Amino acid sequence: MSPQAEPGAGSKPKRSSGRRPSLTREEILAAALAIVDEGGLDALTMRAVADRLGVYPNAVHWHMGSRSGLIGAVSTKVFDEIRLPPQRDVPWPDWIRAMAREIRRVMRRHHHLAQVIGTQLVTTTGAMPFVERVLSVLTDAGFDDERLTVAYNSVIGFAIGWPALELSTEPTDQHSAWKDDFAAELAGLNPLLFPALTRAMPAVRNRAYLLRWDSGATEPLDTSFEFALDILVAGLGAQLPG
Amino acid sequence: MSPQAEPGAGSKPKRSSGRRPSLTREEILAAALAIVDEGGLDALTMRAVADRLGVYPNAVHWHMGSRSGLIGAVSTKVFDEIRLPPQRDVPWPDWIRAMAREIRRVMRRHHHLAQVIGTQLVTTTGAMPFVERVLSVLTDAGFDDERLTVAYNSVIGFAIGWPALELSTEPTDQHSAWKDDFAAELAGLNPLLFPALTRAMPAVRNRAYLLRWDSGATEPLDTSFEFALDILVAGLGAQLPG
DNA sequence: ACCTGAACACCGTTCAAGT
DNA sequence: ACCTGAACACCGTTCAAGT
Repeated sequence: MSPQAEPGAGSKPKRSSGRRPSLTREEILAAALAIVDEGGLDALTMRAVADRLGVYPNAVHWHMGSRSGLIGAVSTKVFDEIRLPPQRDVPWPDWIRAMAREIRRVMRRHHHLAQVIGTQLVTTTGAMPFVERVLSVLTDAGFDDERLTVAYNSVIGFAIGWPALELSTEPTDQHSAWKDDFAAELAGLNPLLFPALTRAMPAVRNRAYLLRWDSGATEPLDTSFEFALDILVAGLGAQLPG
Repeated sequence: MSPQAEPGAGSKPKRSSGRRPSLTREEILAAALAIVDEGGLDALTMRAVADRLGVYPNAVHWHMGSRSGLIGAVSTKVFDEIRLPPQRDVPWPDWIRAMAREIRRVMRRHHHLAQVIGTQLVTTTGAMPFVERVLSVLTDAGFDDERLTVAYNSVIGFAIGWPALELSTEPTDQHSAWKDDFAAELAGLNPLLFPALTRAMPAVRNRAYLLRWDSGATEPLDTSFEFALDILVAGLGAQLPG
């Protein structure tokens, strides 16, 4: 059950045959992405990347500078997978919806990186085509210079922040007993102290924030996301003059 | 400049005088909270907590089970600080606003824990009074059983997810040159390729998601948050019958 | 410039032993 | 039950040395 299943991991790097071509940054990021998708962020160690590439740890260190630098760099790869819908002749509410769904889709594909994207400053010009499109759509919708920034932040804050919370990771260790424990605690709440919660319990248990024990990675909150998206678009429209 | 400034850190635990009273879970969590507030999540090690309390690392381990268990436990302490506004005779939009501002306030107070709350499953019955109030307010507002869950998730998803993204932490290492580098990259973007972004640049540089290099912990996005809050309340109201 | 090979300081966790 | 004292396996990073 341990993440590192490879026999002989940690041993000396073994080249399969002859000289490998010079190590490249893209090669490192691809290996890192594979590791984090498989084993989570904790599994992404410099040594794991080095092992996978058949080099010494310092080879990775030389290219990436540090582990946190590696994590930051690999998190930007998620933005490369964003495929935005065409903008021409599409009403802005439809475009905003499609954009938010696409963000959520790529974050779900790399849900272990969602916590990095959601809580660590990501600075990459690779996201600029995406940013340009969002600003363009909001400008065309009628948000002028002052309100453009706040509208943009409202939209992006939702589009990234909401799925990041949805895709919260489960605790790494534990003996899986905590799930049953928490479920039992919820079932044992005093109905007199928590009347609204008790009434809603069948609908919310394991399906609502602060009341669930499974991650959105395995138990998606689809209808809630769509509802929140409706709220965003309707509320945004209400801010437009006219 | 190193986080551990204490001389003799890592040395044998030194009791100041006589026998300390038996170590308690609350005592450990208080020490852990102080450490993470001062030095960030990376500084929160079992040994740092042990050093601060004058015990051996295994004493902490015995009480908390694991480091990730410690992190999860200390993150729930943030919910203890939530002081919700009274509910009687307050229109639901006002209450939702006050609640969201309060969540953001306590997350800001412990902004290094925002990344835990925003991206790790937090299961604590200590948050149930808070949950009860939110469900109660939304029920009174007119959201029935089916729509109550999705409305609740929409609201909480915003109230926690948005500040979590705002409070994104800066990379730990680096030589602070990356800030200037990123600023220069933004300034050097081709205006023909990014017309909307170029036009908006004076307003958005370091003030908008994906375009900033300072965390919301030091550069708050106050007006954007209030704007997003307006959107949430207006959009939520539009979902009510009548 | 790019990487090997080895070392250092640190950390989470485990273990036997004490009380 | 609660903690000491020491050990183990692992990790990020550094360093000298090679090419």
